[in-house]
Order: sequence, then structure tokens, then C-alpha cells
Amino acid sequence: MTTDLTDRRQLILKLAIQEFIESSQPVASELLVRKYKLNVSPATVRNELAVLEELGYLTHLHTSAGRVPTDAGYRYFVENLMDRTPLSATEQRTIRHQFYQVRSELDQWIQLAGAVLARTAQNASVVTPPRAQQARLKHLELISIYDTTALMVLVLHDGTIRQQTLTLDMALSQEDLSRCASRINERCADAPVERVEEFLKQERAQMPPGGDALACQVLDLVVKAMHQFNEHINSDIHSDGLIEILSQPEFSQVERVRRMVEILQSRRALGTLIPRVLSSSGVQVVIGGEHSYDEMREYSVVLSRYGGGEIVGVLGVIGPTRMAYPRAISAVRYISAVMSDLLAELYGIEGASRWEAES
Amino acid sequence: MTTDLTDRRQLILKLAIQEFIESSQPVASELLVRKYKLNVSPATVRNELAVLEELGYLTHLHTSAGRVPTDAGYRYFVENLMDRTPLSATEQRTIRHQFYQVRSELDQWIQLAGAVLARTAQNASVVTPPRAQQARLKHLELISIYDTTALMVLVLHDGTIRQQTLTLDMALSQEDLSRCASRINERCADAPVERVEEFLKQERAQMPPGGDALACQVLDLVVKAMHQFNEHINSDIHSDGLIEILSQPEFSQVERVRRMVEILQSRRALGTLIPRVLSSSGVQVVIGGEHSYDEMREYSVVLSRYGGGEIVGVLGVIGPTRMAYPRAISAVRYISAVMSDLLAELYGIEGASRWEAES
DNA sequence: GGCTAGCACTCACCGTTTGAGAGTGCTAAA
DNA sequence: TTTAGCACTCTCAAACGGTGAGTGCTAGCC
Repeated sequence: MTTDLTDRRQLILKLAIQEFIESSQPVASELLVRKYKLNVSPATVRNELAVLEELGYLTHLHTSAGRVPTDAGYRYFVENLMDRTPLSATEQRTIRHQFYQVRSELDQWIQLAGAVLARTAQNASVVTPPRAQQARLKHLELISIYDTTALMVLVLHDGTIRQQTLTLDMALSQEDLSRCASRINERCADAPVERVEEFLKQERAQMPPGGDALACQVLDLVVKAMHQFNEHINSDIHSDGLIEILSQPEFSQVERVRRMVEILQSRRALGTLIPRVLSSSGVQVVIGGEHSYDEMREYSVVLSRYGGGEIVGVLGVIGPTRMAYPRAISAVRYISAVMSDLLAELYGIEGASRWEAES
Repeated sequence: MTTDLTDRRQLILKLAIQEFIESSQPVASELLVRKYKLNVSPATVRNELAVLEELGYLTHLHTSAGRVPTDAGYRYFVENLMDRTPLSATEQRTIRHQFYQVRSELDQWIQLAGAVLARTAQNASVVTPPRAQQARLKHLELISIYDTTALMVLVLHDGTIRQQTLTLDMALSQEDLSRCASRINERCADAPVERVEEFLKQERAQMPPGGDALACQVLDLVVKAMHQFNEHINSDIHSDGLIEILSQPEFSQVERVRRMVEILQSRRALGTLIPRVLSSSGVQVVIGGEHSYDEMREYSVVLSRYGGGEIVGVLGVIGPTRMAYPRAISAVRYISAVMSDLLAELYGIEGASRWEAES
């Protein structure tokens, strides 16, 4: 679907969609003429609108109601018509400043990204923490809590932390635990799960039968945790901005709100989008009926990967198809750039700040 | 306000409130007679209802509408009239089983507690993680990430984990970092923030001027983190169950939903309740206008402390004043008992399972 | 051929009316 | 003290009609 429309039709389609996004009211021919000083009569605009409807970019709820964009209309708008203005310099500065302030607290990035994204794009937001595809063990720590209980803290090379408590077969001192931990650390530095498993096998094969019982117990947990990490790429989707979308007119019936809440917390639909976004670069837009899940028919998402090299995450915006796409896209693009920069700084990956130039 | 009502008035008040909680419709005199086979005529019940209204336990939206409980009515109901039946044995077993399955993953407790509480009580839920009042350093770990960046993992004695990245003045090897960490660990084992501060002061006073630069940098962060921990007892309130309350008729207007979402995420009103609950035992119920914040006038909360000894948390239910109090209270009581048991098991505190007997 | 004025036609929306139904409060009698 | 009876109040839903917004079509104009 290329630019097969006359200039005037493009203009009218663009104005109609912009107008509808802004007002959420079906847009009428006369309004367009009056508001945008078109040098033609309403009747002419009506004819053009009829053509655009014919082509599938607009619809009608009933005769004598204004035009409303279809999913195809939004798609055409996003691809060909939309103004691609970045966030204002002031906004960029404010956002970057906010991230700068929490830059040493990794887990606050996520929260901040969600909040800023939601507020900037006036929609709900989703963010996944930055992570590697495959876990590699960075550091293991065993901390004695009480007699036979201990805390295991697992740090993966992408900064992910997993904590788990374990019940020991017998009371062990902190020294025993530390000795075990450092043995594993030495042996499994930077190891992917396969190598940890191998070590576990060796350990089990040793004398006394079953080898070092504690090491086996711990390694077993480590292996499980790493497998879980590898298999559940989408388990950790944070969302925010419910309050933002509640003020949108499409959520004036609670039933709609309920469906949105379900989408945000079920992760079904969102989870399946993530892999796709991870394996592509740039901002991805999925509009209404383009989703593979029916419950998403009324919603659009704007997603982008962030990070670089091995360590990546996804962030984006979700809202009704009547979404301020230009703004949402700019926000997603800019915030993913900021997050990429932060990550690059941390891991010494060469700057993703090529984004910066673009905005 | 003691039991100053005749038996019949108590019965009628109890039935009226139960009926309203169940149906959310104003309750009429005739309905009570018919449904509960009272051996009096509707007119008699009307007279009694009029008295109860006089006493402030019930109201009227307008003539010719049924009766609706007031906050005082609910209060009287909760104190004197309510059936205190615990959760069914099956339900108890199911819940305990679910917790048992995630018992080694501390951070999943919170999530599970929130979900189970919300589902069981059919309302929104709030849960704070178990924590000590005062931080004591359990273990510090420094992990080299890249040239001049490192990850600091702080474990407090209550199992709380804080992670933070730090930028080093110069590139240091993992060995350097580990040496520094273990020096601090040795010196500050089980130390409250004051002792860490003291150590930092000593360190700074040493030669070379400023002492061990890395140690100072790290200790500074540790002190900050511990102070923050001590000062923000309420910062970490998880909530769940929005979906549950969306099906309640009081949330049929989105405006109500918005206010609830704001309450859940602002933490203002909830945060101020927490200290009060922490310093008292048993289940606390705050009904509508009894709240000190106006925005809570239409809502009730049922809260309980859980845990024991030094390490405690709060969990509870929040919903419209028309809440199924008996069920909410049973759920809060039981789940706090389960969480207390789990914590006791972990930290070897003598069983809080006295709760168990009660249910 | 494209544009436009004019006009009939179609709906949604709003305020009003009306009737029915639910439930109370009061009164008078058992 | 209880109750039957009844008038009265108020909500709710349906029906109605008028209004206004906006279209689609047609015929004439440039």
C-alpha cells in the first residue's frame, strides 16, 4: 500500500485522523474546511471522504455521523502521513535528568521508564528489565540465616539477581557456606547453564556417594533458576499508566477498563509480541486488528527494543487504536535511547547514542 | 457503643447488613420478612428499622427506598453481630499448599499473598514485604561488571536485598573488589547503620588522606542505603486485585475506579495506616469515615501484621465499605498466619501458629 | 470534468411525559 | 405491641417528539 493517493486526499486523510485522535469525535466535512481553512467547499471534502472510505481508510458508524479512521487508515497514517517530530528539547532534558538521578539503581530504571513513558505518551506503558537471552553465572553467595536455613543470592552476568532460601540437611556455619560458594564461583565463573550442569554431574559422581551434599543441593537450585531464566523471557513485564488511560473517553465503561487490566496482567498478548520486538530494531507499531489476539482488536501498541549487544529489554506504550501515534512513537524512541545509553555506560558497550542524533 | 439493642433489633440489623452486603441493593422490610421467615409483619420490621435508623446504624437515600447501613452500622456489625467463621478447611489447605510451593522464593510470597488475598476476599489487596524496623548489614558483595563499573549487592539481616551500580575512580580487578568487600563484611557483621558510619569515619581518617578510596565510596553508599531503608518503612506497598473490585457494582463509574487506583498507587492513606498496624496485633478494621483521609471515606480496609519478633510485614484488603467483612477478616487472619509460619520456619522464631488454633 | 449550492434524508441525542412498581410512614384498630 | 390498610414519595424504564448534526445526491456552474 504505497502512496497511491492524490495530495489532496492525503491531506484530508491526515487532517481527519489527526482531528479524530485529538477530539475522539467522528469528524465532519465542514469542521475540516472551517478549522483548517481548506479552499474547497464541504461538499468537495465529502466526496473525497467518500473515496477514502471506499479505499478502506475511514468508516462511518451510520449515515449522518462523521468519519472515523479504520485500522488501515491508522496504518497509512503511521507509515506515510504522520509528522515525525521528536520530543521537545526541554522534555528530552527533563527525562534524561530523571534517569540520570537514579542511574545507579537498576531496578528503579524500570519503574521510572514505565512512569515517564506513560505520562509522556498519555497511555499505559509496559517495560521489561534489561536481560541476556542466555543466563551466565556471575556470582553466587550463600548466607546463613539461621541453624538450617540459608539465603542463596544468585547474580547473573547481566545484573539479574535471584534470591532463594534453602533448607539445609544439617546446621552449617557461615564459613562452610562461604567455602562452598567460592568453590562454585571459581569453577563456574561466567558459565552458562550447561557448564553448571556438568559441574553438578561431576560433583554427584564423587565420593562420598553423592559428593558434596551442600554443593549438589545448591547447584541443583542454580541450574533450576538458570533454566527458568532462559525459558521465561517474558515473565517479567512491568506495566504502569493505568491512571492515564482511565481519562481517555474509550474507557468510560468499566467493562473496557476491565479488559485493559486483564490484558496488562495476563501478559498473554504482550508476551508474544516481545520476542518479535527483541529480534528487530527500531520502533514497532501494531494497530488494532493487526494483533494476533482478538482481545487486542481495539488496542494499539508501540514497542521498541532497548539496550545493545547481549543485554536487551523492551519498552512501549499500549492504548486505544485512537492513540497519539506521533507522540507515542517519539516517546518510545527517545526513552529507549536513554535506557540504551545508560546500559552502554554500565557495560561499556559502544554508545547506542546514535539515537540521539535522530531526535 | 455496647450491646444496647434488643435481641430482635440486633437480629434485624444483622440481617439487613448481611443482605445489603450480598445484594448491594437497599433492603426493604418485606424482603427481610419473606427471605428470613421472621414471625412478624413487614410493618413491625419497618418500625424496628426506623429505630435503628434513629440510632444511626442505617440510612435512607430517600423515602421509599430500602435501608442502607451507615459506617456506624458496619462498625456495630463487625464488633457485635458478625459470624466469625474461618475459611473452610479445603480453602485453608489450598492456600497453605500454594504458599508451600513457593516457600523458598521470598519475593514470590508477596505476589502470592496479594493474589490469594484479593481472590479470597473479592477485593483489592495490599501487602508489604517482611522487614526489620532497623537495618543491620548481613553481607556485602562487590561484583565487577566492566572496567570502571561494578555492582554492589547489599543483603540485610532480614533478607532484604538492595542492588546498586557504582562507577569506580579507576579500573579495579574482581580481586580488589572482593578484598574490599570482605574487609567490610568482617568489620560490619550484623552492624546497624551507626556502626557502619563509625567505620566509614575511621576509614576516612586514615592515611593516605581519605583512607581506602574504594572502601569509603562503598561504605558511603551502604550508609545511604541503610538510612533510606530505616526511614522509608512504607515505601514498598504491593497491591493487587484491581480486577476483583472492578466487578463490584460500586465501581460501575470510571471515576470511582480512578479514585481507587489513585489510592492504591499514591500510598498516602495506606502508608499512614501501616505503622499503626505494625504496632498492634490482631486484625484491624477501618471503616469509611473512620479514616483520617477524606479520599478514603467510601472505603474500608482490613489489615493485619504478620511475622514475629523483629521481622514483620503488613497485609490486608481494601474495598468499598459494603465489604464482606467476615470473609475479608478470615482471609486476612488466615493468610497472615500462614506467612507468619513461613517466616518462623525461616528465621527459627517460635511458631506464630497459635493463629492456626483460632481458625 | 471537477466543484459547489441546495436539499432531502437519516440518525443520535435530549428533555419531557407517563405509568408502573417498590417501599415507606402513618393511622387506626386488634 | 403488633398489624392491616392506605396514601404518598420517589425511582426507573419506556415512549415520544423535536432538534441538530451531518451525510448523500442531484443539478447546475465554471
